[in-house]
Amino acid sequence: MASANSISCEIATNLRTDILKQRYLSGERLPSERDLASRFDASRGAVREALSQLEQSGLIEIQPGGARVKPIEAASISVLGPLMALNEIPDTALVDQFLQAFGALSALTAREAINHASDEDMNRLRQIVVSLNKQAKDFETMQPPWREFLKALAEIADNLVVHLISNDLRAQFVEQMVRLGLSPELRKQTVNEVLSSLKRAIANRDGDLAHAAVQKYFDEVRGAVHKMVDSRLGTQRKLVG
Amino acid sequence: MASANSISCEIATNLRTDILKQRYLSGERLPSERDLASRFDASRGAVREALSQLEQSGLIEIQPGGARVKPIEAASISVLGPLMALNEIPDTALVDQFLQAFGALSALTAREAINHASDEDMNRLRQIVVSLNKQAKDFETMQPPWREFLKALAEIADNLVVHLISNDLRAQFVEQMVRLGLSPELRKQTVNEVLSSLKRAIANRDGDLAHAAVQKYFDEVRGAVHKMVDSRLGTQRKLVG
DNA sequence: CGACCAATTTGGTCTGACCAATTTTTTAAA
DNA sequence: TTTAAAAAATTGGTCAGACCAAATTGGTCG
Repeated sequence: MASANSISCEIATNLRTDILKQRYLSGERLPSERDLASRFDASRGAVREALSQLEQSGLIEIQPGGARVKPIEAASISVLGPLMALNEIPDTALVDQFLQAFGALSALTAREAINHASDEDMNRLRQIVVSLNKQAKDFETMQPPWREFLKALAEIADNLVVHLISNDLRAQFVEQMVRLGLSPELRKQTVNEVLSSLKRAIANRDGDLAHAAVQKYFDEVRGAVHKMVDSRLGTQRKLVG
Repeated sequence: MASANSISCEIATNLRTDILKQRYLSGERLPSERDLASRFDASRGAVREALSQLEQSGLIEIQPGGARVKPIEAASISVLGPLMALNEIPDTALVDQFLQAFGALSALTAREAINHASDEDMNRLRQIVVSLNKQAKDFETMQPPWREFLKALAEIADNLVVHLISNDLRAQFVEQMVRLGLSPELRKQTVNEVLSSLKRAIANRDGDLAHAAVQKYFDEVRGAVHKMVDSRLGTQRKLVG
């Protein structure tokens, strides 16, 4: 955004953090543009660009008379990333919610893709599933081909709405997930069940089965992430205590 | 955004339309800020604010040297509204995709809400379903209490991620739907089935059943919207031909 | 206490300027 | 003639100072 290292971007990041950390409460008025400009030692133009960004992400509302902070529930997806980046340890509940939403949309994509795929598409999917099967059944190893699988499904399903939502979710979360350095331990049994379901779904053009399989995979990831975070918090407590 | 009638907003709307109508192709360079300023008879500052908006919605990428148009698949949800507003008759496929995505998320919300609702919550839901049952079973009449129902579910489920996505979807689509003046004819039989399923789901705390019921309702709406648009196109053809 | 009016503040916009980075063009060398 | 280097023009990023209209504020009067 505007070079990512630009002053306006830095101001926006600062204010965004302040708002998300509730240093400015909902409904409260933000300092005036001139005020902010002098605080950040910047020009009014830079401040205006920053405020414009915050407004578009639904965090504030600019009106003649002053800019007001809006409740976070009124914001847009673009605040999720900054929200997760707030704490060193990302909010477990938020990660879970993300996986739930992303899982539901991916499952939907899978059903529609399988139901409308051409024979050519089916072959492509079959191959990816085969390569998934050949690999070790741990999260990290599976991740690349699994992403390719989801990408293929998305291309086949060709649902722009879901695609754009997924874009935003990915943009907001992926880097946070990476920051977590997560390696949730999936149960091989479950993964195998998912893969064989997918195989059958492709063979029989069973969209509903594909839907269920993808859903099951995401639920497994959710569970594994939970366990992982729990154990991590456990060690942290030990270290602290 | 920035007063909605501000010059910068107008410039952004103009450019956005041009990009979405592919008057600027993906990868192409936009005219320089100074150039745009003179074209729109505005100051560079106003143009910069407009470009900043477009960049945040993922339509363009600003770099020293020039701003480039990005492919629409890389954009964010905020382009869906303008995209639908492009043609007089909204794109049927897009409406369908929206209903699919929104339906999936609503169904997810329903399941989580029912699974985690307190007794108090349950009572509230029960009441809304009762009021839904009392009403005529056509789309428009049902709409207000149905929305209240979805809102209640969202509050109970308390999933910020889904909430924010739904925000964006609503913001992008509702006015377009209204513009359509839609009154899809739902089949009473199906609506009754949905409502009785919801009643049972609440009574038995059956999240999966609630999920299925909500899904079914949205599917019914999708089908009805399709029929409606088809018939409308039919009459249009008659009028034209 | 509440209604009204002036002074101040605030956002929206414009002009014109400077810098650094990237283009593009020109020039010089191979 | 082709290629590589250097100079010029263009472009985004930023700043300062100014003006207007709308909103806020504070004081005054009923």
